Amino acid sequence: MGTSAEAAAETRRNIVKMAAVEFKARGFRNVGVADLLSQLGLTHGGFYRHFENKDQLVAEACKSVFDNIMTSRWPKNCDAHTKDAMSQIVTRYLSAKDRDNPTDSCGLASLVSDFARASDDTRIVATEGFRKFVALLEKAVPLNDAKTMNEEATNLACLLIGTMSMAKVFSDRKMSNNLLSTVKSQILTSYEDRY
Amino acid sequence: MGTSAEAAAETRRNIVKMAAVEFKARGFRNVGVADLLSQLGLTHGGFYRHFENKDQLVAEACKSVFDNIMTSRWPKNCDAHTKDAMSQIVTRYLSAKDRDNPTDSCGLASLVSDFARASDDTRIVATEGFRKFVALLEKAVPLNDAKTMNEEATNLACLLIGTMSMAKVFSDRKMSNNLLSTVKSQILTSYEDRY
DNA sequence: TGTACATCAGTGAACGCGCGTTCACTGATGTAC
DNA sequence: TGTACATCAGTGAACGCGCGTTCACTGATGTAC
Repeated sequence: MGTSAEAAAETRRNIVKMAAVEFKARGFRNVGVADLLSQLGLTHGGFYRHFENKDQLVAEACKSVFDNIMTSRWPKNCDAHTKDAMSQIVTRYLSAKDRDNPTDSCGLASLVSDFARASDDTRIVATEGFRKFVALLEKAVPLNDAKTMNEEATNLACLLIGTMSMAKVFSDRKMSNNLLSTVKSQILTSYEDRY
Repeated sequence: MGTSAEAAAETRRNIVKMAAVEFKARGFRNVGVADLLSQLGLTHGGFYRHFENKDQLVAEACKSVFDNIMTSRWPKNCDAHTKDAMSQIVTRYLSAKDRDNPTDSCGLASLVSDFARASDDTRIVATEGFRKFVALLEKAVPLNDAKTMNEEATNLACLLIGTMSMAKVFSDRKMSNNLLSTVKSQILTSYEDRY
């Protein structure tokens, strides 16, 4: 069944990509290696040509989720430190669409509790992901000294993650949507006169 | 091995109590029935005299976690809607001690991601737990019309849950403590002049 | 009060399934000559 | 340019383990007589 080097590399990328989505949707423990590979039309044995073990895939898949957080989430046509940027980010982050779509949904909000029990490697990846998220939010927060901006962004990051995590818990869709829009307007109101 | 009715009832209570702690510490999927029972000096077979299946225990253990949220978390010697109440609640909730102690730690913060994937019964329990937590916070928030107070408490609940969830992710203790105290002071500052 | 009996909490072996991992194998790729 | 060979991605059977659940059983409790 041999394959060229590029094809192999693409298989590897596909595994990571598929894993990222599935893990976000169902958690690390509920997604099996064989399960994942069969979704790509492959058998599970070949997995170990690409990864040492499942833990390594977990860490790598999460890394891939956070790697392009900056480019994929920062709003277009928008200056930093403006009300507009803040509004776009919060609206996007707390959208019902992203909540229901594991591909676009935030890795931290989908997997916080799993991260808390994951391997050291994965927890480091998650910590780095949080830092990146905070860095993103720092650009939306009102201009101020670096420490203040960092603290505000940190606070906002926790609020957004907590809200989206809870929104995924409610089985009642209406209640969940309500939570998202309540928090969203709370945030926007609190920043209203600060730009 | 027969046992009196009270002894049996106590066994049941012990299972629920132990389950609540273990679930919070390790998640639903990582705590086995046999594991749990053996920690109580029992064998796993008897479990099914008390519960239909593991899912039922999960739901019931979570319910027990949220049942006494009001009595166990509301600060003593404290009037409602005061800066003092707010400060005590936030300080308590975001304490490093509670973060590290699965017995006292918040069920929502420990298990959000698990709840999002749990059975309908368990998600309903979690939703109810969130409502109770919000109700608790409503008593700390500055006095205002009901809707505003509810929205503020909802916002605060998400922020607290998100912060504690993230604090459990960081393997670097110092960073985690830092997160807790940063958010805590952000909250207290934002409420400073509102009582 | 004492004895026979039903109840049922708890025991521990067994079953079945899912899953991570291993391994001997196949066959296409691409390199050495 | 053509041929022999090494490499290695992918296959699929197999292994071992954990875990939820079942079941025939034991024996203390407490009730009926």
